[in-house]
Amino acid sequence: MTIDQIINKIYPLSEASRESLKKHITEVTYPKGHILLKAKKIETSIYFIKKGIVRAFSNLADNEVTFWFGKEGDTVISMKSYVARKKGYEDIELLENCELYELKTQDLQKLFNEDIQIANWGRKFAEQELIKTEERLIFLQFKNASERYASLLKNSPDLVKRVQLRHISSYLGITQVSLSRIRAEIK
Amino acid sequence: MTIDQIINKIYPLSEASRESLKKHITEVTYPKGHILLKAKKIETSIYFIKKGIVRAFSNLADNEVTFWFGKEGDTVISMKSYVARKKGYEDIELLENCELYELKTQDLQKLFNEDIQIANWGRKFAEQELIKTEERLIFLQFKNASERYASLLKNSPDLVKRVQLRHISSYLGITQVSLSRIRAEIK
DNA sequence: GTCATTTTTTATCATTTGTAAAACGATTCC
DNA sequence: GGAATCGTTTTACAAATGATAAAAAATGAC
Repeated sequence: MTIDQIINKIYPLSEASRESLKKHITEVTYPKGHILLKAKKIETSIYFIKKGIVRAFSNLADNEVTFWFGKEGDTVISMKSYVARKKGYEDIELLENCELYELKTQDLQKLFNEDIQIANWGRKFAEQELIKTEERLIFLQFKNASERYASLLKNSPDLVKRVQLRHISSYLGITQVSLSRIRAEIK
Repeated sequence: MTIDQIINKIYPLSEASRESLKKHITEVTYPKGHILLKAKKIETSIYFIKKGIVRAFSNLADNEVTFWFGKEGDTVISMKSYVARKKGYEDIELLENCELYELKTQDLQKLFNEDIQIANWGRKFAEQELIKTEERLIFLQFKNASERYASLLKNSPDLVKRVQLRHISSYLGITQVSLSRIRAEIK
């Protein structure tokens, strides 16, 4: 996915505004297994995924819980760092070799105060992430484990193929054993 | 809570920008039990709560699920209507007689394109709601029912007092029977 | 290909949570 | 005051999920 596609998918910008945004974006690659963002740090960059798949997880008590997946076109961000300049709760791990677009939070913040189009682009970004998070919250609260898995399978079949099932089960809020049972039933 | 306090809590505006925002805000009151926003409609207003408490719920299958509470200083909004101009998933019911500040979405959208401060105010609003939703999502996924109740009791003791327990249990993602069991254990 | 390691599935039992119905308490209505 | 209604708790039982261990399958290194 090109950076122009990613930018315009969030909110179409004029050529001028898009260029001034792109001026601050660089391309980087990291190997599978790399930890892109760390829970214990206040992160200063956000990333857009050109190619690859990543997960966000927290270390709770003894076991880690995956609560988000990102793939091509998605934005990798520590919301806590970005919004409140506080340490986030998530580590971001690359589950494949990844090609990413990097943008410094500080540069973006500056643009928010200079360019009304980019300010509205930032608004739209937050709004869209909010909708996604809200939908997932409602799903987690309303549906049981089988329904959640069935829905994931329907809406993101590639995810289930590309990602280890232990991460999927964690994402669904159940144990790996439970997920296995559910998968066995469906067959 | 005054409207100036509510506006500035989200993101401090200059007097000029705040005034142009306030020009579009009116005060309304509705009685307990009133349905402020409807799931089946594309809503055209958002509200700020001056006084009172409200809940958002969805009718799923046969039983309704409460997934959000709002009180003094909170914003009542159908995110789907606001962001995507689509029908939301929630009804909003007033749990007490309420005093509200009303703002037409259309007026706000217009201001977003005219005033960079207000555009950034809208961005900050979405970002803050996003953080809240993300925290709740993580809580729902990471913590068990007792921990979630304990946390609610700690962080919003007034809520537990002001709201019926059947709504609280629904909000926690458990049955009323389970909540009763949890409450019995704590004593 | 073979071996070692990791991941997933299966089986068993314990625990948690849900369902349904009854009991209790508080409030409202006549 | 008494009957009816609503909200909450309790009880008994059923279903779902978790914990643990072990087997099977898949993956990766050499």
